[in-house]
Amino acid sequence: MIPQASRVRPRNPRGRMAANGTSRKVTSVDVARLAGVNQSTVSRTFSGDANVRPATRERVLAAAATLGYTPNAIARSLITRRTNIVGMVTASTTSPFQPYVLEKFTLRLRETGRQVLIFSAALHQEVDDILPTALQYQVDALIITSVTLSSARIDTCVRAGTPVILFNRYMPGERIGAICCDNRAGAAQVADFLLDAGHVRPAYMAGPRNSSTNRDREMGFAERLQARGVAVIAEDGHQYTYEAGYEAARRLFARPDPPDAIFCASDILALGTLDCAREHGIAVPDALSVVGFDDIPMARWSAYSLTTIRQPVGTMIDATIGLLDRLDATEEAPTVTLFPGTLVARGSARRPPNTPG
Amino acid sequence: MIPQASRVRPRNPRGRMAANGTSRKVTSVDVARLAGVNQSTVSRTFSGDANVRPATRERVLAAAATLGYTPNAIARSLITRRTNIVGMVTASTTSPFQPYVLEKFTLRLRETGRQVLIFSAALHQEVDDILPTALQYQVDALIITSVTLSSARIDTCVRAGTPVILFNRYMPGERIGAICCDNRAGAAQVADFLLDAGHVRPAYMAGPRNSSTNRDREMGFAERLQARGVAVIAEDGHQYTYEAGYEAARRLFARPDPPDAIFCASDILALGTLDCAREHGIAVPDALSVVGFDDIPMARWSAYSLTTIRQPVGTMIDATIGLLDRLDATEEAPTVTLFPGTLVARGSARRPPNTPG
DNA sequence: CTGAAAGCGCTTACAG
DNA sequence: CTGAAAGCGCTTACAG
Repeated sequence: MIPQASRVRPRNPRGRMAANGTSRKVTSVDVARLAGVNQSTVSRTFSGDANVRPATRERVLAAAATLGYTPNAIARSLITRRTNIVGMVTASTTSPFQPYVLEKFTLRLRETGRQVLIFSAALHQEVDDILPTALQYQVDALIITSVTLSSARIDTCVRAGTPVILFNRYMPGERIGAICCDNRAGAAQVADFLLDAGHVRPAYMAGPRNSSTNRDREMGFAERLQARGVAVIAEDGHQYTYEAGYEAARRLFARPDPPDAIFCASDILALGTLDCAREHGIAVPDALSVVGFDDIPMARWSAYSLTTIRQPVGTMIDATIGLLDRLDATEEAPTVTLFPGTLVARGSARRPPNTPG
Repeated sequence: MIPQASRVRPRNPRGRMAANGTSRKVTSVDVARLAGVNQSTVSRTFSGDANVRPATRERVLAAAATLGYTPNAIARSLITRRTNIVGMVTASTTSPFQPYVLEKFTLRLRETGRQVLIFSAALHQEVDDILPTALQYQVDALIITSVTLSSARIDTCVRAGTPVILFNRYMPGERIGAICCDNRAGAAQVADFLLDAGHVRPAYMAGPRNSSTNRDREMGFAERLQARGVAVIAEDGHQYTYEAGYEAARRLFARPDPPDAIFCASDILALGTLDCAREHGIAVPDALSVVGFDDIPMARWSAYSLTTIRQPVGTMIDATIGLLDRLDATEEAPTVTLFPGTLVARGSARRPPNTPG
């Protein structure tokens, strides 16, 4: 049912040396013997238990150093029922935003003593295999970023007792914790920025239709435009990739009524759009303004100088870790927290009069 | 000595329901009881042991489904002495090549039933903490990519019985397996390409001085130039970042004798170089040819259209997995395998006469 | 084909 | 402060 590797290494012989010449792993029993204490004292020493006399502690540590002992985190996990491993489920990283977030996460998580088991979802079908595997490995929690899971699937986790936190995503109506940028408010900000700068034919270049990120950005943008009496030109990018942005821009430029501003659902789409504009000889920002969302590192590259909404990634990650910390403590209801993005005005979009910078 | 989280969740009560309302994890004993078999039969069913009568197997599977049972991979690992977890140590991903490789790795590794525990090295000092942690988690092997470890540190792993494989890196003289692109041959290819196209003042923009990647690329380039009687202009980029490339290019352009071609130690440096050239109004490739190394996704973006050496990443990853597979089987000496790169001629460099494409 | 039992390397009440 | 012992959830000889 659940697939697994069937190769199993033959049990090690009892002796100090295995047949193949590699030494058997040193255990706390070995250390105890050398230090002349009980195995439980070795355990206490390494688990930071205060109930060890300093002198004993030194003796144990010395013996451990001599033997090259490392505690077995797997064995510890079995009994503490806590692996200190967090599973991160990420989409295939077509967009550079993913690896950027992933790296910051692993760093911060390690600072808090947690390890990261990574599950990248190759294509959509693969997500099905991921959850069972993550559960098998007894991750303390699952952070799901940029992947949309069915509620049924999330239910499986919850029933298995594995907390799930959505990052950069949320599921309205579900009782599942989420940390997200306020995509709607950010998009509204872009609408105001563009309109204030005098644009009259703004377009929205969509990302994947089924992503909440795209949905909220589109909604925030369109609503604000509508409130100010301006219609939106919509064009599908379909995916968050450079190529998709390039192609969607080409279609927009081919219209009889091309836009004078394009708000792209994500930075990577905007980069493709800017390159397409460059190839078509469309002057940016004089003839066309382009705005993205995320503020990936490339946004500031001089070939692009992309005006965009910066997601407060560091803050969002800290909030996620805060959620993780509170997981064992309380039994509080899962919360959805939205963090505001900041508009970073660079060179790819005309600025409203009186804009600083 | 080795730092660890000291919070420990209180042991679960024995009953079906824990005090906090979450159900105790279902174990093979629960399944056995419901199916009316011995616990070992449940184990055999899930470990793919053929020694289970089909009818029994069905009964076990049905009971497991009813209970929502998932085997505990941690418990299994303890006894099989094999976690099916591979540790990946990567550098801080300033260069987009890292995440690109990492993603391909996790996908392929999962296809072979392995999970990836990721360790990104924040800054250089952090590497020291990584290895002990990886060893504690009993990873089956450690893949080290784009990080240089001291031999002493690698020795620690080997003594602990954890195989280490270097990826995109190798340590001459050490008995440690490595999979690497033939950086030297690739760089020589670039030298020929540039000289054949008529360049007379080629420069080499270096990456980090201590990386084997940089060393080999520089050597391969310089040696071939020298063999053909051409001197090389050297400039340090120091790191594999866009900004470093931009700054190094600025210094090259400011020389009284600026180069007519720049071979950058990596693509990301080349992108910074191209943007700097653009800002300085230097026509590419007419006044300046720029060549990179890696072939990251951005290399084909139309703003750059970077000529570069493509590393056969897929092949290299497959080879790494082959190494992993052979780890338990034989006790063969670690091998260093070099894979040839391919020159991909795009628009950023003038082509020699008679070049196809 | 199946069961009973030992054991993987730890943690943690429970005594003292 | 320390030891003896039980037990985490599995796998795997060993019998039958």
